[in-house]
Amino acid sequence: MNNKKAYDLRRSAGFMLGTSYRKVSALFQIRLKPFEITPEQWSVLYQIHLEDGLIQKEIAERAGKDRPTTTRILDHLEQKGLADRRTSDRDRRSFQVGITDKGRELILKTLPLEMAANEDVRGCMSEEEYDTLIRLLIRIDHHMKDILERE
Amino acid sequence: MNNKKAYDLRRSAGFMLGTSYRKVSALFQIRLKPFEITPEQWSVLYQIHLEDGLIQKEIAERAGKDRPTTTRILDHLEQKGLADRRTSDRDRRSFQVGITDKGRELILKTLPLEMAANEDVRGCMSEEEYDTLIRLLIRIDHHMKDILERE
DNA sequence: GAAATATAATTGTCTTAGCAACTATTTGGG
DNA sequence: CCCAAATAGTTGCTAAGACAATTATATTTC
Repeated sequence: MNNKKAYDLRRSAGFMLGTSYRKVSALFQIRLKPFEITPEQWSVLYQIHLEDGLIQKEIAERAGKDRPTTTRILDHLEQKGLADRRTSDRDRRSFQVGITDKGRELILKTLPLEMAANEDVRGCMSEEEYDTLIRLLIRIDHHMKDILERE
Repeated sequence: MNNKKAYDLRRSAGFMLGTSYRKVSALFQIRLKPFEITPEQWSVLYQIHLEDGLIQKEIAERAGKDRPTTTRILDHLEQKGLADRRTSDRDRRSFQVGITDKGRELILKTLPLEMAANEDVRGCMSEEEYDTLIRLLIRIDHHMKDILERE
């Protein structure tokens, strides 16, 4: 006889964020395959595309990654000739990162794929629900950032 | 002059699922540290706790992981004496996985931590918003599963 | 202005994840 | 019944992520 209180992990935000994230990311990854770039590399490159000359710390913050991860993703982007680092005169500890022509071209060709993957997500809900989802995810992001700083 | 159409990745479900997932997971991980188990190991162990004798394929499905990842997480759980594999007579290709007393004890002690992390998430929204969030995440999970099968 | 402290980036180690290739079984069609 | 195809699991490779320790440079403070 099973009289456990069945707490279902599908009611857990942390768990469901993970499972749904992995599936959305997997879809984007499949479609990015011809361009030989991963979703995470793409998101970092896109931040560089949005603003030139950011230092790695700022890129890490905007891409939601820690600094070691950002370092290594930038290594990959640089090896592929999509981004470049130049030493900053202002502060010789840091690098200013820029996108190359090849990087810019890749972003132009693949931005529609990123948008299409999100359209696929949107395909199972109303516009209003999608807006609510995004709003809640942004709120979680900020709230968790606060909690993590205090933990 | 900057006249790019600035498509903000913070409007992208895929991107925001990733950044918020990593933060929630990081919080749970910090709190699990005394128990020497990771959030991903925890979620697999919890599925085993919920139902004894599942085969790895079923655990993978329920935990939202692929089979190689499940294999390796089970390796860790077995090494720590939290789970065990026994060969199934029905089908000699597969193992039936069970939780040990030590594993059960760990789940009992740490389930409150999992719930607390979700309470922290819930802390930045109303009950109704949390319900909506979970409902949407479950829907995304199913919808993406369908799309991935057809891709 | 020198010493202590803080900050930017990197490196090493381990876990998780995706993908492809492989082994050992089981199932199904001829 | 037997061979082809499907299935369960594992292994190897690479990327991403968490964390701690290290290096180089800046900033603060005394």
